[in-house]
Amino acid sequence: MRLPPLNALKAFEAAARHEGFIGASEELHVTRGAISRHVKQLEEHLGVALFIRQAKGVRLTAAGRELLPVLTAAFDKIQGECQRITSDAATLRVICPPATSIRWLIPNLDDFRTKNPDINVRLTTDFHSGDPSRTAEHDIGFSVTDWPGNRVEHNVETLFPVLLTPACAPSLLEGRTITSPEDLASYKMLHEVPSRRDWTDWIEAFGVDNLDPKSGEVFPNLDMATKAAVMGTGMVMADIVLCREELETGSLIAPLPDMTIPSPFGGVCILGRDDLWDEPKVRRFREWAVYTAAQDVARLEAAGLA
Amino acid sequence: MRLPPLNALKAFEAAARHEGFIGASEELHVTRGAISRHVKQLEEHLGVALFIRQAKGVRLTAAGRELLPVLTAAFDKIQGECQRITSDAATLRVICPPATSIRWLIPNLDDFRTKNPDINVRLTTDFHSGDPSRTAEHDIGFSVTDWPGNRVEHNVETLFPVLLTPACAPSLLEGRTITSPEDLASYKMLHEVPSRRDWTDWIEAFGVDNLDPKSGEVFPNLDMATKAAVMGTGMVMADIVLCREELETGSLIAPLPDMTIPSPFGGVCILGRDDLWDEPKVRRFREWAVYTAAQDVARLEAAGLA
DNA sequence: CATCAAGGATCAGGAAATGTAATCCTTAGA
DNA sequence: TCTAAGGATTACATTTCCTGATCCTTGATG
Repeated sequence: MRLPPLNALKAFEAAARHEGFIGASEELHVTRGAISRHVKQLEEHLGVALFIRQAKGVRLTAAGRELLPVLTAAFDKIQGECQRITSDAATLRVICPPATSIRWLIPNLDDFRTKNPDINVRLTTDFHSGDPSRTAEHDIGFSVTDWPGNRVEHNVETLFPVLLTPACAPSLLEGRTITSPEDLASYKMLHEVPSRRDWTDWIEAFGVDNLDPKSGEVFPNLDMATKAAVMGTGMVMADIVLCREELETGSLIAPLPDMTIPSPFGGVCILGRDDLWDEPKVRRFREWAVYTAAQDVARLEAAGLA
Repeated sequence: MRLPPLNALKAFEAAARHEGFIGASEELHVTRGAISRHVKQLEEHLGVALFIRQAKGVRLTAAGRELLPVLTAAFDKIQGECQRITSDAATLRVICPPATSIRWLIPNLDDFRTKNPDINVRLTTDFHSGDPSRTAEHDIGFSVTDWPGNRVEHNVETLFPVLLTPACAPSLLEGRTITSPEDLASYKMLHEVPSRRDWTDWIEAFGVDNLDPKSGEVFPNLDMATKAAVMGTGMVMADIVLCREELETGSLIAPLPDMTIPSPFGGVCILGRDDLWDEPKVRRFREWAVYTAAQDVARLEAAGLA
């Protein structure tokens, strides 16, 4: 036998649950007559009476009593799964390293949420090194292009180059003139990574003799090093994008703005699994991130900082 | 969220199962376009792509792969239950005592089956004494109205009175004239029940002196006693309805057709549970049984045997 | 006992959903 | 380059479905 008309099944299920056609008609937003017809159609299809019609309302027959729980369970299962799938599709799970989170993503996320109110962003602030076991739990991740553990099997899109140049609080520059790297000798160096490669690479790139990268203080991440620099502790190797706000507001000043090096780890990028890359929610986030990053870079260029 | 359009779900389920819209369109007897539209509608409702469209056919997305088994299971459950209910509704489980079965129901059942080809009759030949635990397994039962264990809580409909009168093979009447009960003295009595109440009651009813009900042979049921009578073994206390065939064909003859008594157990009746009594299959069987029994009685009356 | 009122059945007509048939589009494979 | 498979699209036809009015039955009420 063929499956009965599904809408008739739904109408019967509601009517049986409400023990009356009026209740069902309200639940399904139709008239009594529609329910009555549906039930009749189903009864004809099955060749079995499902309700005993009485003056006041209806009562289920044995057959109806057997059918109801099966239908209710089936519809509930379907509805539950559909709900899960939809809400899943509306949730974007993002993973982003701490500094990028604090200095770029979080400040910008309100903009994304405003522009995409139907996407529910769930941010995990942690490192994402292209580890597949990690990506299974996330739809998209932020990383740097040349991170050692980075896999090429993922889709990667560069957001902005990480360009490093020394920067410090304006108070540290008062009464000083800095025109060459050698003029930085008297400043304390603030390192954002234990390897100190930020300063090492910069010193090497410009062949500075009088700076010792082993000196100075080490912070666990760029954010803390930057905050320390703002407080006047010393000279940080600032990422001109991630430190855009400080550079724009003047709480940090780059005395040698033309002397930048690309970060040894490459630029900031987003990456994700092939099968999720073109999902609407992922695509919208990607496009937003690329656009927003480009805006940031453009603003810095306009300000002569890049 | 509201339950998605059920027909769209069905179309998706078929398409996913067939891994293509053409297969689904054949299964559901519609065109590709209809499937395409349904799937699109469902995807829009859920806000999730369920298929990845490629040049050759479609592939399920992660969401689609999760949804499919839920739908398939739900539809299978529904279909299975509907099938069970329909086939159940088309099966009439009848219980009928042996003699009534062999001498009345079974010979007539072909007529019922011809007139009701959509009802699948399942006959159990056994006693039905109104025992509720028995009726749970049967839709309708045959019994006698005054059976000791008979319950009144069931619906009961009398089919025909059981009228008893002595009968024997024609050969036993050759050269004899029987005008009064006393003329039966030289015949062997055939009893259909161990209590011998058939003959006892008849002898008592007509005040016969020269007949001893304790004599003669006892059979387990009317059918065997009747067969013995046809073979010329003796005189059986024949039920004029259940022995109709023999009486009509002349293989048994009732020498005193006006001297009948009602059976001590009452007439043959059908009975059944309240909640099943008016079910179509039960009603049709009842109406057929009443009509057929009335026909039998009428034929006997026309033949002057009742 | 007449009258409600509740609740289901029914029906004509119109709206909405669904299906069709033809055509288009994309791409794997010859 | 061409072909064919298979999905997308769209205008139009058909079927289904719903509505709103009215009818019918019956338990309750004064």
